[in-house]
Amino acid sequence: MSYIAARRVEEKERRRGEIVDAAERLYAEKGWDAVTMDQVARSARLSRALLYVYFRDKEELLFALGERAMQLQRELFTAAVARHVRGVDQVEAIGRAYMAYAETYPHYFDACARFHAHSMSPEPGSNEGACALAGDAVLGIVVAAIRAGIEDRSIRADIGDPMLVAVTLWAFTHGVIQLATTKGTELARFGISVPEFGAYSLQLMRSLTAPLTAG
Amino acid sequence: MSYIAARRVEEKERRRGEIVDAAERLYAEKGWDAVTMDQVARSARLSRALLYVYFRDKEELLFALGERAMQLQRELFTAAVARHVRGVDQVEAIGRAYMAYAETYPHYFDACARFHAHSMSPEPGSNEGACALAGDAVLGIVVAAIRAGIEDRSIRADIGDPMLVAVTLWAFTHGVIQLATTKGTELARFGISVPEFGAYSLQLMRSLTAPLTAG
DNA sequence: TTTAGTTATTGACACGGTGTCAGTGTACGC
DNA sequence: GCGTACACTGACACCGTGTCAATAACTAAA
Repeated sequence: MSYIAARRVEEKERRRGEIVDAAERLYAEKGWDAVTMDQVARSARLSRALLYVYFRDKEELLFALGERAMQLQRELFTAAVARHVRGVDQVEAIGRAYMAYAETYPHYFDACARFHAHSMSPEPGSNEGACALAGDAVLGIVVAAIRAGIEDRSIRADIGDPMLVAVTLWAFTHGVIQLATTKGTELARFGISVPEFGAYSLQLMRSLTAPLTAG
Repeated sequence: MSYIAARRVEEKERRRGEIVDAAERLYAEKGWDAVTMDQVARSARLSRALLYVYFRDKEELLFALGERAMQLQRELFTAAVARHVRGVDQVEAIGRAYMAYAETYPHYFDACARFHAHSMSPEPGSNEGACALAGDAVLGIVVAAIRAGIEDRSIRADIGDPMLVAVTLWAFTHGVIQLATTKGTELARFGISVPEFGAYSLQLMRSLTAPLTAG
């Protein structure tokens, strides 16, 4: 009675995961806009209509993917932070991790970008909410690193409110990656390679946070 | 014979402009995705099919709007630069102008963002090409301002290749504006107001380019 | 002025995608 | 065995895009 219901829930969750898996495969393959619900259904070997039992609409499915993306991001950033002691280094490590993430999982980055470029309409129960929450957690890591940096004097104390700094650096890095991924070949026309661009922006970010004594 | 053909060309151009006008009105009103070709046709008082004589598809129409957006951007940036003599001030003025632009013409900013977040497939004759060209011109203004700043010593000389700097600052400002426009209310939850965010990022940008002597 | 040819314009269509719903199976609880 | 609740599906309605053959409007030559 009880465990049978539990199994049902479990199976439902597994099925849900399979759907997201299928969607992710297709996403990585051809980009979100080109993915149709029919393809997802086929790939997950169920009928299209059933998708709408698990996800209200295509956007909701995207948000489910977004949550995954943010989850991984959080893990990677946490790991990146753990590898360093000084705040500046942690911040830089996060930037580096973000770039590596975007290169390794372009579709995840795309999902994040889509989420960030979307004004919210917060229905608490939805995937969108979970997505936002995960996003907050990631931002929290950045804030913590900045706080640590100010504390250990590797980041100048007068840089401002850590949250404000975090958001700004976030926008910065995100903008850089977005430009690099979509306009990589165009940049090459100007004699700028993508790695060079990334390295430069990291360097700039570092010089931004450095106290007057350090280079 | 000749002038009659000229009139035709002229009328065709005017009609084209009317279509873009209509599209722009709707764009500003409800966002690009919600705009249908049918609505544009109605608003321009012609049949939907005729739109496809003037524009290959909806995207092509978007690029036509993008060209307009970039055109205006170029004018505003040029004017902003003209109001200052020192390079740093010119760069900051551009940043400020970009923010004002995004606030005054959100749909133009959106069009630019869509363009920049789109990998190119350059068919020379198309609107996409014109759009890219206009974009290059705008970037050129930034590069010139940075060059001027290095020359007049208001920007530190070792900042790097002006083009690289320009692209990076561009990505930065773009990222900031995008975040501010789409996540403005979310930011408020963290106690960050949009103007504050903008002012801070401008300040940061300035400190980035400043030579060691200045604050 | 008629006619032939070119250009502008349209209605109607095919296609593809989304979201919905009544209805069919299927396994569990009795 | 039986009914209820659940997983699941086929078929539908709707909407938006892009195309095309057909028509209207206009121009140039007779």
